[in-house]
Amino acid sequence: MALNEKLLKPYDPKNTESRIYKLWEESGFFNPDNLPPPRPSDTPPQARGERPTFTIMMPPPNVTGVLHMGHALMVTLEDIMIRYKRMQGFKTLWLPGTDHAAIATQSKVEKEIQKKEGKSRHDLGREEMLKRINQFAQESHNTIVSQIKVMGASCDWSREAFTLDEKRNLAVNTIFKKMYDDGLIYRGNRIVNWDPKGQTTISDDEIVYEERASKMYTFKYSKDFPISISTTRPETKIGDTAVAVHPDDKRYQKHIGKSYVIKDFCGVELNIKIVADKEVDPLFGTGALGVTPAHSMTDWEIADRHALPRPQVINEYAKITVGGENLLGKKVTDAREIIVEWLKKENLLEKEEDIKQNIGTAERTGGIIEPLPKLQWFINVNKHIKERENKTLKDLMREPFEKEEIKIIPNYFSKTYFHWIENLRDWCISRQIWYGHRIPVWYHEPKCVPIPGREDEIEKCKEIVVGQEIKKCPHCDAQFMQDEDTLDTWFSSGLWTFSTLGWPFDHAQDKPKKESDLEKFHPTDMLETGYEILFFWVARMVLMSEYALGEIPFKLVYLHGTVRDGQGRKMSKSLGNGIDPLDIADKYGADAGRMALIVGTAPGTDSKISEDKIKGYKNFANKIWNITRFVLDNTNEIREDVLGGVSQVGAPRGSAVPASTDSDPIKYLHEFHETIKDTTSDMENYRFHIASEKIYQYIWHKFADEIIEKSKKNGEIKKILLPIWIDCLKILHPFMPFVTEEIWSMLPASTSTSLGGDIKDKNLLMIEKWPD
RNA sequence: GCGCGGUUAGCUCAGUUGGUAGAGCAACCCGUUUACACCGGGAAGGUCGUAGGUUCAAGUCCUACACCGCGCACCA
Repeated sequence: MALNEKLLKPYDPKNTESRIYKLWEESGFFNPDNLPPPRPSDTPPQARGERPTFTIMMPPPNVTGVLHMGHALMVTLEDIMIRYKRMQGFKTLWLPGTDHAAIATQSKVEKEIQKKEGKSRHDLGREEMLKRINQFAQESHNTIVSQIKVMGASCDWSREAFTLDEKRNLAVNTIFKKMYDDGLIYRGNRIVNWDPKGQTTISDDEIVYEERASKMYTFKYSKDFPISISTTRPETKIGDTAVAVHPDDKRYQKHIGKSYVIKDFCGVELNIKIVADKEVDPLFGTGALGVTPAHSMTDWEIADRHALPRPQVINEYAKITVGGENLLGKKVTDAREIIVEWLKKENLLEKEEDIKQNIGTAERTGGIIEPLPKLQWFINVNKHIKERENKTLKDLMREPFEKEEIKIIPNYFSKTYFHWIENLRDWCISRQIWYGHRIPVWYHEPKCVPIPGREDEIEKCKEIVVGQEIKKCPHCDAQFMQDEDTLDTWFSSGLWTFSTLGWPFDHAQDKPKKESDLEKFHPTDMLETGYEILFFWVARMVLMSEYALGEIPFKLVYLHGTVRDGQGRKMSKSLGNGIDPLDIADKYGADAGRMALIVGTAPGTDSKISEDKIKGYKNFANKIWNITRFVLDNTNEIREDVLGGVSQVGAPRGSAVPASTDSDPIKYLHEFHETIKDTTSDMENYRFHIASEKIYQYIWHKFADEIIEKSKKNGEIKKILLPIWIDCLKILHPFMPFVTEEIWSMLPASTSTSLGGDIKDKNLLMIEKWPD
């Protein structure tokens, strides 16, 4: 038989990978519904004659541009798991999608428009702006999908979802209404994290703290005020309504309860009450805290406890809203200087010291967070839910991990998780941006306009309607207006494991739950994602799934680390050290990139990747190529004996193998059997970094360097080359799917069927049985 | 301040339940022999951060400390 001519040249991933991916897509096997019925030899337990399912929801990448190496790692890890399970006979669903990433996407497009056209979103208007963002999102989406395909992802494109499409919007509105009806979602005037740059609120988790040099000023409000206070933000002091001291602080006992009027604090009149509060650290500064209820989280809470007034003195543009000409309308940074100057002039400033301070900035825009009181929508995480045995949302997030219904790899992250829940406050879910799920709440126009003859009905008018669109009041002539705001992007991401599976059901069609994807594939088996979104996303999926379905969203959380460059730096645009997965695939092949990302990358730990490492695995792909050439060249005469059918090739191994080590072939088969067992065990325990390295070691340094070399002088060893090699390709396939599939197509058993015929009859390696 | 992780060969990192320390890259010597120079053979290289402890046995378990990184809180 003539050797496949391709094998005579070095392996060329560039001209192979796209062709192979097309072959896979056309086979339909990415879709679990198209997988063949279970094989009698399959290891997992059979359910109703069907393959058991194995499901992963792909963490939807943000449609903010292109994928980076972190995404490549994610895709690779998940594809490895899915391919492994599929080969084991599971009905594997890997559902892909993208995330609209509200703030991130909008601010990106805003920046671009500002740069190119010098226009703001307000210049364009809501409709036009949304049109532009959607267009950008669509382009990003297309890029991302092609990148995922290049990596070799065997995900089910027929079920692809977007966090902002119609179905997901229905899910969002449905759950919003449910939570509102249960009293878990409320609208309240509370202090929030305001991003003056992005002109929106953000959640606690979206704040990034940066250490900066700052100054701490110690002073008195006026000459006759009895207590000195310290602050890094003198400009907020015009909003002070109290000075808080520790209840046990002897220095200030005599002042507690008294009130002072300061006629002129830089042109503003202050009414200061001295209150006692345990929050105050008597050892910090002067031990007295100037309370600015409207512009500090802790002060807001102190004001709660002492019923203090909360005047707002800073607006959404981080400008001062009170005072005379000297202050009114000034930026906070300028106002700070003005007040410090005034303090100096008045001889009130006692101390000025340089300190380092953590300053809160907005994750997406970099704007300095300004705490402000605002009317916003919140999710109450501490309210007891009747339908859930009086548990709170915090409980629902915590319990599955405590009971180990959900496991985390690596396990030490569960401590971080619990710690986060302990400190969790109500989640602010409304955002003052346009791109996202608009809050499904409609407000009645302020005044009722009676319909002649039906004046009595006005009593029935509702102030707000939640969850379903309403334009006109049925009882009077007033209209309903939808809330202008949109929802935090993580609200819709939180529904991801089930909004992608047809939830909520279309009751109109009377679709029984039993036939639904939700019943088949939920809870999902594994969530694979980066540790940096443990709180943002993992916690919120648990919250939403437990609340909406009363079940866990996934059984296992596998956390990967950050992919860094060769020197351990984070990859970023400003450093120019980013590696584009597409370039890697182009230069070295996606298989090589995958191996380089996986080998030595333990779960939860950051990894470093360099072109050298990737190059090494390109060489490995070529090695595999050449091994195939040698094996095929040297097994012509015995092919007929061994290849009764590819699936039976493994027969000589296992229990049938005599426990003798006298002859080399038997010893080698034994060793190989052990390697397979080891690999399987590593896969079962999610030790992909070890499995991949072991397979690499075995193939190169055992099979090629030793067994092949010996076979050159020993005809008996030649007989085992092909059987071992066939199973090597199988266990390597999840890691290097392209080159193994390509070689598979050249093996004699499948060459015979690959000439013509229905593609579905072809025996693709991707659905071959994992050896045992 | 509280918590988490790391510290292993020149570099980058693995090391599963304690049982003779591993890989890749780099460096050194040799080599073109039934595939592959994107190769093969060989040798070299570590008191596993420090100090104690448990154990027949510790890179692995316990305690303390040091340095690096991260998270959370404080940030008046």
